[in-house]
Amino acid sequence: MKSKKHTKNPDSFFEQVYSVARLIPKGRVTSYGAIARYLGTTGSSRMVGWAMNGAHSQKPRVPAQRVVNRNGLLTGKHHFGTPNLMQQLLENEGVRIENDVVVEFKKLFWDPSQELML
DNA sequence: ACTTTGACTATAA
DNA sequence: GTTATAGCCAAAG
Repeated sequence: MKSKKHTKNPDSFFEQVYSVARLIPKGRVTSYGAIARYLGTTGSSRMVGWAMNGAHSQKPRVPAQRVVNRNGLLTGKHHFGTPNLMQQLLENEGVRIENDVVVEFKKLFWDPSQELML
């Protein structure tokens, strides 16, 4: 048997980020830091966003639009097909966006460490 | 193996 | 309130 894998290990940081991102309920949003913290790597908040770079290639589409920075700002909107796509998707789910910022972000915030701590 | 990057966050001014 | 700088970690070049 081959011990080596030709593909990335499912335990990779990226894969973990994708898994958590898919758990984000519709109409809710979270921050990169929250996901990173849930994975145990609080300081790797930047990697979370970077992982999203490959999210588009993932089989189950990763709702990257539900992931924003801690200010509720749609920082990754520029990485979508169109600059407004991210906002459109969020608004389509019931999340109101104003000035590229999630309205009542604090209320819609979904922290995996809190919601999945059961 | 080393350097650079990057969709962040926290603190300081 | 904003703007600037530093710290952080993991992956890609």
